[in-house]
Amino acid sequence: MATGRNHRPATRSRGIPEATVARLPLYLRALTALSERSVPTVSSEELASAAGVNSAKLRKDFSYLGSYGTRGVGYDVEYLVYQISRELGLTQDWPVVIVGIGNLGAALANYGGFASRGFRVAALIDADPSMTGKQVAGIPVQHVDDLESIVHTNGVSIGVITTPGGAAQQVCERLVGAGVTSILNFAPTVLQVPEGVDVRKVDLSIELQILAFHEQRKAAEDLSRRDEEGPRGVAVPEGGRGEQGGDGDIPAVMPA
Amino acid sequence: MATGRNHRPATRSRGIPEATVARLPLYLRALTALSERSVPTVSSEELASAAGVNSAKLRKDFSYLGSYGTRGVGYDVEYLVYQISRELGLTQDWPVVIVGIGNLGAALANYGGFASRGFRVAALIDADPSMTGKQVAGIPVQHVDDLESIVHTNGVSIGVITTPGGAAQQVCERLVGAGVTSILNFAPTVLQVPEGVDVRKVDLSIELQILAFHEQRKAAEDLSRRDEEGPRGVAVPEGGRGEQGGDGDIPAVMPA
DNA sequence: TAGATTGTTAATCGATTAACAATC
DNA sequence: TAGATTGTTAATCGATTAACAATC
Repeated sequence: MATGRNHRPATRSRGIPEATVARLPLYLRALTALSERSVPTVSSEELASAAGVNSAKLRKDFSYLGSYGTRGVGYDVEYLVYQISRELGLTQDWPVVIVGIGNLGAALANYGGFASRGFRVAALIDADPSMTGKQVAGIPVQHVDDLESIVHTNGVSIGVITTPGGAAQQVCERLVGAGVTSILNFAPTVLQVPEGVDVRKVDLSIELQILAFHEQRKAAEDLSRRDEEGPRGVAVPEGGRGEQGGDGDIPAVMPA
Repeated sequence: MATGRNHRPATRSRGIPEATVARLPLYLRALTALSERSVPTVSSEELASAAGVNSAKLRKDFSYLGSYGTRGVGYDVEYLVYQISRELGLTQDWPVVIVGIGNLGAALANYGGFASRGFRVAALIDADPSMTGKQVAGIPVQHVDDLESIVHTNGVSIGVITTPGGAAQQVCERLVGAGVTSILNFAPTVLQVPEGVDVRKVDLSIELQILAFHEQRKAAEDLSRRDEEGPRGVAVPEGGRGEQGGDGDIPAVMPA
């Protein structure tokens, strides 16, 4: 679990399982696409297919939010978009700061998917004085010396760390000290945070290592299948589509 | 689950639970740090703390690999590094291609954490002719027209997609057609792939939305606590450290 | 009414964890 | 031998899923 609060069951938040919370953004994205195509209603089967999950799981997930569907008909797309957005807290404005404006920090600053979901890049922060004042994605880079005042001035509660690993813990402590209570960590470091601070880690290298494990397994299986079935024992794709994205317990990974 | 193969229980690979596989890279990173400090042995308690997990979980995870520890002593760091690397398939060379050399693709190309773990950026591919021939991270960008030959020539089995969402499915199909069987997808699209192809998705926007959900919940709790306990009901950090990274079922997120 | 689809139940499955016997 | 720590058991917990009654 990524939450640091232990005074309540860590896996439930207002009765909604953590696994369900992690899927709500997937549903929201699929619903947004339907909304843009002016589709008025959608069944659990259709929406589940678009989101890449099982329809029973989707209905169970929605049941935690309330009874927003109509039997025999399906779900009203606009209404569901609103309800999920509200549940996720996306109907309010979330100013975020990005600390560490290297390649990755710049990529995130340029990412267009923030604004539409209530996130606003309030400031970019870097330790390199020669970066100060430069514009990235139209936003001026500020020096890390001013971190605390930037957080206070903008009412920031979410911080994104894209520094090298060695600087991450110190940056984290300054962010937390200034009042940030949620951190998205791209640095290859396990951050130590006080109770009440949530950390999520994204780590590309870990994702690749998990892929390598399965890739290796496939090679081993193909070899053993050849042994079992004789030469030319090649697996035939059957057109199935596996679920994607969040494997139950996937730590994401990241840059050094 | 991110695996697309259904002919075996999706959650087990050679008897190792998916949740365990997802944690092996975390252990490996912590062990590598110990190795660099020339620490000869480590206990499950120490290593678990460094990796940010429960020590019982760590011992259970290692038990799937074999009995590599010594009771009363702990684990030999170097030996464990080797065993986990081997299990993950990191003792072999994995050429990868990155398709879509925008901000994010460039950030990944520059990422230093690949080579040390057996991954090698074999080629960078982009659809923009004006990018062709330019060097990014010392690697020349090649045109997407040559995708198939690039994959064949380099024996690539892992592809990274950092294109806009609209191009991702097509790129995916070309990669798969050329023989790629593992895909790390940063595009905001649920990819349809044939059986036997693994897809993992990293999506920054989803991670932020999950943080926003918890952030909103904290605000709501603080309000209700103030109601229950009267004014000044402020939570006191107790110095606990929650586990980070892979929440059981976390889809990772990404750029548009 | 007949057909469709939700919301929920209950069974199953996998993951987590404390506890402790085994053993270095 | 005494102390330390692993490897494993068993209990618990949470997540998934098929099935179907409820109901539009």
